[in-house]
Amino acid sequence: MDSIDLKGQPLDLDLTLGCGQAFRWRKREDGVWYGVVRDRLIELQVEGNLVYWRTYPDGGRELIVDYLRLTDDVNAANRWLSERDPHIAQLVERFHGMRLLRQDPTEALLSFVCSAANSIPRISAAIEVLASLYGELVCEKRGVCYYAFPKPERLAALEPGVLNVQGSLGFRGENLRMVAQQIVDQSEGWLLGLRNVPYACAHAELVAVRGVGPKIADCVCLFSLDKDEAVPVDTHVRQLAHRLFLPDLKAKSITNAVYRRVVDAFRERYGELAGWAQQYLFYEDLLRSRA
DNA sequence: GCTTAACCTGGACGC
DNA sequence: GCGTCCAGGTTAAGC
Repeated sequence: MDSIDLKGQPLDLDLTLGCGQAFRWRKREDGVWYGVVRDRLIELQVEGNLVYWRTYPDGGRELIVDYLRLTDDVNAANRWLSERDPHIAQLVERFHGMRLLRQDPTEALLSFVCSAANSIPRISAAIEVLASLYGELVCEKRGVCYYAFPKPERLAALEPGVLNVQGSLGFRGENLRMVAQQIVDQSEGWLLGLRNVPYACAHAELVAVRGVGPKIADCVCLFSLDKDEAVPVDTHVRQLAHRLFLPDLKAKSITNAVYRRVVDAFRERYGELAGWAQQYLFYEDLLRSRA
């Protein structure tokens, strides 16, 4: 395997790839993480201050640097957050090396459409089914075929209702086809172009897509568009915000008003890095709920 | 402007 | 075994 020097920046693959921001990563018994990113199968392992990598087809070094955001100064972000909140400082220590990813925005959008009222294992399973049915073959290794995430053109061209039964997507299947069609209808490079506009503009464009609400839009902003201030508010985040910041937040459902209150609370405390804070707190809550 | 039911499915849980 | 609840939401109708 080739290696990349992390130059003193932390990276923990278990935390980064297993914290629920991406759905296509698995860990082998030998400790190597593998998953399909865009048009390559990637294998990763961290030892000391080096990240060892291999891609199929080869030549994916730049893809890995970009996907893992290896040029970011994570130490500076963690210091800034830790100075603002002692609880976050504890989580930065506890989850040392958890990073945000820079995923492909089209894949992120379509993946999170599958996440509505769903559980992480079922989302992952559904996406693998979709990739094997409609994605292009990336490589074959030890008799196992690996497929890219399906292109929106392919999903949009399917008959209505087909996706509902595949991967047990249920009502999310028709949403997926509908969102894929709207991506196709936009000008080429539209989603990727949202990296170059302010967060508020990107979020507004995303929620204008039918089938995309504020939560999915924030997931896409945070996990694929470099909008580190985005705060996806799901049931976990609502509960932890109630526990930590908003004791009077009694609502059990996430209405628009509740969503805004939670986002404002995060933004007020953690500013431009509210999304990083959200990810630390979300993961803590995820472990708590699994315990 | 806010709340609520409906939308699929399967695992967890209580009885 | 069966019923109920809930899971990384969104939409449209009703108030």
